[in-house]
Amino acid sequence: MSSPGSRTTVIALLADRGYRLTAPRRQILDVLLASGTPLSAAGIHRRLENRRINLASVYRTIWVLLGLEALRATDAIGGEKRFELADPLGAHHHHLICQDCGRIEDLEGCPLEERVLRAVNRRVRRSRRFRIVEHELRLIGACADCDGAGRRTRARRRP
Amino acid sequence: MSSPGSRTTVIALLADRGYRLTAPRRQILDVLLASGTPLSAAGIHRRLENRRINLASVYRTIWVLLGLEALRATDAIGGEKRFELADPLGAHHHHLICQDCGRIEDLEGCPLEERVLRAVNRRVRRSRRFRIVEHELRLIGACADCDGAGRRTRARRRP
DNA sequence: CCGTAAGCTGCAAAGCGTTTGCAGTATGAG
DNA sequence: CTCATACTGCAAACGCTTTGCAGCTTACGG
Ligand SMILES: [Mn+2]
Ligand SMILES: [Mn+2]
Ligand SMILES: [Zn+2]
Ligand SMILES: [Zn+2]
Repeated sequence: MSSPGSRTTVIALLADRGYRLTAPRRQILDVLLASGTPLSAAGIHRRLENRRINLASVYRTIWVLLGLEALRATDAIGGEKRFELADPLGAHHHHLICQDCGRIEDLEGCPLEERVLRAVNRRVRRSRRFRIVEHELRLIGACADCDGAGRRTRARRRP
Repeated sequence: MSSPGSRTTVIALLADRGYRLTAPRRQILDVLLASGTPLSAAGIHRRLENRRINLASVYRTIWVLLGLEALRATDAIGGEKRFELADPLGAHHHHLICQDCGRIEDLEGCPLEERVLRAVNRRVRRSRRFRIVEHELRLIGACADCDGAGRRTRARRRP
């Protein structure tokens, strides 16, 4: 297997583009592979084995991986930026985001069927002149832990 | 007419909650009413008649209007935060976002029909335990001006 | 293996958008 | 009109992200 999100593929991609495989990059990649949810730069940094790796290097690696299209940026709640390894090929998925705790879960696959997408495309194309390339769907609500009692665990951040 | 996004309604709402109707607030509201697209704090500030109004006041007013639910935050491309007056009642709409110039256009109404939303809800509820409260759909692509030649007018910002 | 060029890293400082403390000003109720 | 107090401009503080730099590493050819 060698989807864009696989360890070997990303490593090959780095070499291919003249990037070097350094310890920080390997560790950051491993953190991303191990995480089941998108992580912020600080989140990645916090999970690194070697705590001597600088936060600046995390940012630089994020930037490199985005350039390789091996990483995908997803806006969490409140504009917080998080990152996750890209899906294989032209695949994509969307997220369930908890309003209260900020937790992000994957929604496997895309619920927008061909039919819907085509309809939107037609509608848009007719009125405005706009070519849709991709889309992003965020389902916002309450996760299992936060539902039930309205015990808002994390105060909603300022805008 | 008195939808949440109407001038009189917002003004009434302010008084109702003990807020004062000040010159900065009135002008900021007018800028938002006049704009056909979501604006950033800086964007609002730039358009203000009275240039002596401080950017801090713009932020404070944004915060107040969000509290009144008269304003809605929409994440533009690259995590840039922008704001627009809320839709009437429980209505909502989504956006077409140009990858190249960052321009944001409204897509009237929501293309996710009942059928789709119910299906998603059922699917989510069965596997995970997650209650969907709202959703956000962003259609990303190229606007009329930027399509055709790939003459990328505004460099893609860092993540 | 080892030497070397250049890519990379840690560190510290700079940037930038956003928030906050404060002292003076303007609003709206009485 | 008067007065209590919400609000404003200003400047400093903040938190996240980026950048300059000097030294360290990696990949590669010999
Ligand atoms: Mn995901
Ligand atoms: Mn809109
Ligand atoms: Zn999709
Ligand atoms: Zn919708």
